[in-house]
Amino acid sequence: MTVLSARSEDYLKAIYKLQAERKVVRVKDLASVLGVRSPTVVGVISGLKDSGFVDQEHYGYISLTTRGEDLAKFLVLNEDLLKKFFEEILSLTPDEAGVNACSVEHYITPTCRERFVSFIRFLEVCGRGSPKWLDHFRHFVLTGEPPPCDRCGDLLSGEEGKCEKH
Amino acid sequence: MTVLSARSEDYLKAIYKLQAERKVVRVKDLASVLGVRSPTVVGVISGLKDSGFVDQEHYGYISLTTRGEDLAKFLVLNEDLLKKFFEEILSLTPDEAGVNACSVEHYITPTCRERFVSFIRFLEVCGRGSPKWLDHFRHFVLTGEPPPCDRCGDLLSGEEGKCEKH
DNA sequence: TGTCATTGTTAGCCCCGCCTATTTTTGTTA
DNA sequence: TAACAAAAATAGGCGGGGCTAACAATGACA
Repeated sequence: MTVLSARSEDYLKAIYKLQAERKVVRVKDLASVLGVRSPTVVGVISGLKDSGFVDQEHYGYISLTTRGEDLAKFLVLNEDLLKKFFEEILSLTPDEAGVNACSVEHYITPTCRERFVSFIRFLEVCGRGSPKWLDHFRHFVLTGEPPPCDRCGDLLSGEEGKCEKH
Repeated sequence: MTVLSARSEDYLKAIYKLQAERKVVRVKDLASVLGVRSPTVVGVISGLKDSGFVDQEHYGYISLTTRGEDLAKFLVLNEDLLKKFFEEILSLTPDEAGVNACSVEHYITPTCRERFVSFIRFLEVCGRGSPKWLDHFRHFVLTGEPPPCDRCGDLLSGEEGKCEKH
């Protein structure tokens, strides 16, 4: 079981995404989205071909093998998941959430990943969209102040959701 | 403003931590905690000396410059923060939380970091320790089931904290 | 069908972070 | 104080992932 570098995983993800939106993937496209020059792409792709993640004929288009696609799917799934967390929980902009997700994705352990999954699912299953605490948290992020009491509007200082009086 | 590689940051953090617990830091110590050989340490340290983060006399002990200490402090703070999140929110073991924090720390953007800070502070300020939703989430992680209703113990399926009846 | 722009490849270089083998320095101790 | 063990430094090599410059293949079009 070949273990890829973070950078190689980026290439795999990029191929996967390009393939989804553009049908064919060229060296030039990859270079452009990854912010590198063509020869760099050729070098990395050559390694990915050797380890069986990528197919390409000489001077031809780039595509993922079954193996490559399975891995890419998994990686992109994780990335999307993290992006969702950064965007919906931490209220980052879509762009910044994406940047963070893309780089962080490589480095979390499987259990950690599972916990992020659980966190998101918890919100969906048990919070019905946007639970109160999450609204409170967003308020806190924006203003730096504790959220107002549900009943009277005073700032919270007692238990969760409650002010001094309630 | 020199930008350090993730790996160099690891070296800086390691020096900082060793210095805190052991007073003097030797090449050998760093090699041991970072899992590399001495010449590797010598090489990286040499770079950190050039960029003014580290002091060391020939064949002598390693120490941080003021600049190096400031940066290391910042990095370790971020790492601890993330560790706290992984441990207390996602319920990872201390070890696994540490591993994830150490690697993820390098890659999040400043705003993202601030949001993690906010998240932790939110819990402290507004949740008074362990808010209900966090207990519910922990339950969800362990069992995969929605948490029980506060009032009757039925599984939740309505609003947050409420079952069908309540 | 021949020409030429576009694109992919090769060659050859660099830096980083790792290694082993070897040498130098240090400090302890007989 | 001379010898020796331990630790640090140097020399030199390797792979990954960048780069530029030069070259080869492709395909579109006159």
